[in-house]
Amino acid sequence: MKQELERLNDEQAVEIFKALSNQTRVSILQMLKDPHSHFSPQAHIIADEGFEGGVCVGDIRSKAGISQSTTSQYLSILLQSGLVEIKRIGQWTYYRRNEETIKKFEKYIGTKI
Amino acid sequence: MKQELERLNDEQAVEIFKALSNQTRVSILQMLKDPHSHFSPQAHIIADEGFEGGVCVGDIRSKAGISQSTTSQYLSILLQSGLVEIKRIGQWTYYRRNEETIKKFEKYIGTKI
DNA sequence: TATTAATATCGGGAATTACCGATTTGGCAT
DNA sequence: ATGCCAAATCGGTAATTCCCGATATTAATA
Repeated sequence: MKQELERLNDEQAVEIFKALSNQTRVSILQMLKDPHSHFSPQAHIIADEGFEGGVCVGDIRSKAGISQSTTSQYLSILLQSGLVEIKRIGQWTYYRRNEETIKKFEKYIGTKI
Repeated sequence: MKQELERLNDEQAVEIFKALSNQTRVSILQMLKDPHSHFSPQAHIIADEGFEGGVCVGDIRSKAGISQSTTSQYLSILLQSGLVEIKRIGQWTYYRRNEETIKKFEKYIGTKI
């Protein structure tokens, strides 16, 4: 869900809380904070293409230690909540944090919670 | 869960995310932010006894529009996560926000997420 | 075209959550 | 003690989430 508005509404915030109510998904978001320190040097991390910091699903999967299908589903949940964004390049799908949403979420916590 | 440490760990944070992954529970926490503006003047809000801002279960229930048992369970979930604290006086049980935990949660979002 | 590799989607069993009404517990007043 | 009231706990059904293996899809490559 692309966030267009200035602030998150309660509904969007609850979606984010749901996305983060699972330790593995929180870990994934944390890994993506600094891909180079969390993934092996040969991991498929994008540095150009206008999608810096994007990591492909397979690398996330092996680091998270869950099945391929679960990885895909978890990333989809994070995507729906707006916490991450996606870019497909060739046969790879890269995910990275959506810092804009995360910033709005932070502001929501500070003002609405 | 009383928070004694300086910072929340991931496990505690996930408990809080779970507690907030329900619109009604988020609403309850929001109501408790300013009880006097959210509850009727005759509502049972504590101003002394060293528990300012505490609201009794029945008043929370009628504002939230859920059953008595659900109200009790939801408050218990919020209590377990540390987001609220409790005080029993006579036959009433008062709940209020635990601002210390909420502050730690805010800090967690800003640094760990 | 056939094969492989990456990811998404499907189908499902087990576990958890949502939410209720009924019952129990504990304090307070008669 | 008896009854009353606030709140917690119990027991249960329906919905949702967890997490997997199997299958489908799509892109690259031989």
